Amino acid sequence: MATIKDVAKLAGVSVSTASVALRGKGPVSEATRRRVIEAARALDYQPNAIARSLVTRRTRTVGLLLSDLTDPYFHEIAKGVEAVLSRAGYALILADTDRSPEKELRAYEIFRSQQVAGMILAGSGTEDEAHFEQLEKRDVPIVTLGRHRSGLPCVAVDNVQAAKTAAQHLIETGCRRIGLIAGPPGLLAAEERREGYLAALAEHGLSPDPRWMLVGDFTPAGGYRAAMELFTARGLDRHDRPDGLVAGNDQMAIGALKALRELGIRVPEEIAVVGIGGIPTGEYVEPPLTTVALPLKTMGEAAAQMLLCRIERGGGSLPEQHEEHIWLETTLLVRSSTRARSAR
Amino acid sequence: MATIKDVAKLAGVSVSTASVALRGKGPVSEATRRRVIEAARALDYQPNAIARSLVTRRTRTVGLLLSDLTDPYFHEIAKGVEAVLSRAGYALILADTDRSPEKELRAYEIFRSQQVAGMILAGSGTEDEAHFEQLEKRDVPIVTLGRHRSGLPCVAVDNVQAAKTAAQHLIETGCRRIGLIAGPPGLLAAEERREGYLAALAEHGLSPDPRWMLVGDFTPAGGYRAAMELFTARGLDRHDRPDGLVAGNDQMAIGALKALRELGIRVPEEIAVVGIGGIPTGEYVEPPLTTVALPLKTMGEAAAQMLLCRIERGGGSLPEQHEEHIWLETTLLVRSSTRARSAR
DNA sequence: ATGAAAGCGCTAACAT
DNA sequence: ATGTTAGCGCTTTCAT
Repeated sequence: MATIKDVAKLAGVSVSTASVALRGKGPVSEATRRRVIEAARALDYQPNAIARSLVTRRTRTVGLLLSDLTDPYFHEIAKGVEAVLSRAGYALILADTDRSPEKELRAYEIFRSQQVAGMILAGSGTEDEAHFEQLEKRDVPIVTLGRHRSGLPCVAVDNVQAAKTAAQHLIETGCRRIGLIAGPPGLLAAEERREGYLAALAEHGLSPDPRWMLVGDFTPAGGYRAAMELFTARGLDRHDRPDGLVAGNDQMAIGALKALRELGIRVPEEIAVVGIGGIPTGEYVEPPLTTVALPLKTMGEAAAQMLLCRIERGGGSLPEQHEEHIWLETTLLVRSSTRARSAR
Repeated sequence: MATIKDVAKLAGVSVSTASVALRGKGPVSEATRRRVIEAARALDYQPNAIARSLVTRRTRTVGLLLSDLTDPYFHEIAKGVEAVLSRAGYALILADTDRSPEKELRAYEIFRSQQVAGMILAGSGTEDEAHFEQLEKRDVPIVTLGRHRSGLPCVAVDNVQAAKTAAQHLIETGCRRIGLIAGPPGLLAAEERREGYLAALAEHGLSPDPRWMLVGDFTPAGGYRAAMELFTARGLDRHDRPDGLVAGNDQMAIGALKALRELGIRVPEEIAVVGIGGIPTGEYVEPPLTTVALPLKTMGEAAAQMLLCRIERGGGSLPEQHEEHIWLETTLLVRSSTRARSAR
């Protein structure tokens, strides 16, 4: 690999002149600038970001921490993050915690040692965000996605409202006995969505039967198991059964749909199902899934953008100028897993 | 951030002694070693990988280049890569090319300037792999996933065989008029799968009707459009229609399944459908998708492992010791989108 | 066993 | 406008 020294030598200038010329900042005669650029091209010179970072004390890398690379929730988010970052010339260091504290710690250490300019924390993570908040204090800006309780800057959606919208849609289309497959306890999004579900029911004077409330793990398999249990293991007779079901996320809704098909329970006629998330797959299952769509790509872009702002503003651990929380809107996507409005 | 200097001072030793003690290599008295470690912990010291890399001239980062972060094909692959890399203490720099040459070039430059220790190239990329092969020559090991024509070390599956297996399965379960939704022309995997499809038919003395051969873009929407065209725009009467369909990947198969449902064409009774890929979603569509599953996670792990080998062997641009190509097996996963064997 | 000194590739004062 | 010098945080000879 050619170094700036090689470039300088070939161009017949000093290293510092080469440095200045290459970056276009500072005073250089047009002639030498040209010579240096030319030399750089001839040598296929690529600046060594490592060396540069060491002296400038800032890198152009950001760490993205997420809890499961195979969870569709993260795919568009990651895509959005990557797009914004790479356009800005930043490198994205990705770490998957697999929801394991050890892996999270390892990721944290890698990020630190790599001197990331900032980090994006997506998904649950450990309850214990202590290390991260500490980092924030040391001038490593952090933006979280969905962890709005953490005291860290955050891009999020109103999960309570999202679940409320889901349940309301069910109510408006005629459901009265509405069940829930909640996400894993302890996960903020799951708790909030449960809350929204309860609130919507309460607002309409509907009381949720505890037998209709299940817990899944945000995976399709979890949704499948929950729905199976709901309809086979809970001793519900024909009129005790729910006629509507809110799933804590699309993944579980999709699993539930499969269980219902296997049980010969018609959707939406016998039970309407609504998910939360808006992942692309929802369109391709049977019936196509009605869902409260989260602006996933936008969430990723916004988080990256916000982080970039904070990084480039510099030393921004106490910024008042910009909002610390961005709330994005969700949208109800009505497909066929719920009844048409007119069927009310 | 504490530096090694701070640690040395606190421990009352020289920087070089601290360095040696911290890494456990070289001669240090047990007593000072302990003192240094203690000081490091007290200061929450984390070695600066940037500085270290500058002097050792090697980083512990590897670049992963893929063509679309939202394509399920990559999810388990990326997960496998990440797992192996992070376990080995490497940072993963991710870049999404979006199948755009400019973005690919940008990624290439970022990887280079970050001095990645190696790279994994997954997915199509530009035809022009020139830059990358050049890098390889400069001692930046590269492993490709599925680009086995490139002359670069590679982890791959036999796509010809995979498609052959798919078509054979259809034939064995009684299909005789077998169509194909091929992937994008120019994409190696797509071409090879087409080839396998043709070979299987030929071996059984079946001649493919050109009207049954469509092209999609590896997305569900593409598969949907292709299936719609096959059954509505090609003027096929009842007995001209295919009774079996090979899709170039699971994504397109899933899209096709949706189209068939909308058209009221029963699967597998009227037409059996088989995909290639084995993505998790296949299990949750209706009917569950029969597919030739690729060992995606293993592919990612193997590629990362192979890269690590080459990195740590050092200067390995001409290695004979290890295989340059790893071929992984595919497995037919029979679900309900094809007829049961007994129905032959 | 420990420390002093040099230097990785680059940028940033500071001369000239 | 250009060059000289110093130094980022660390590892690595080489003395001691």
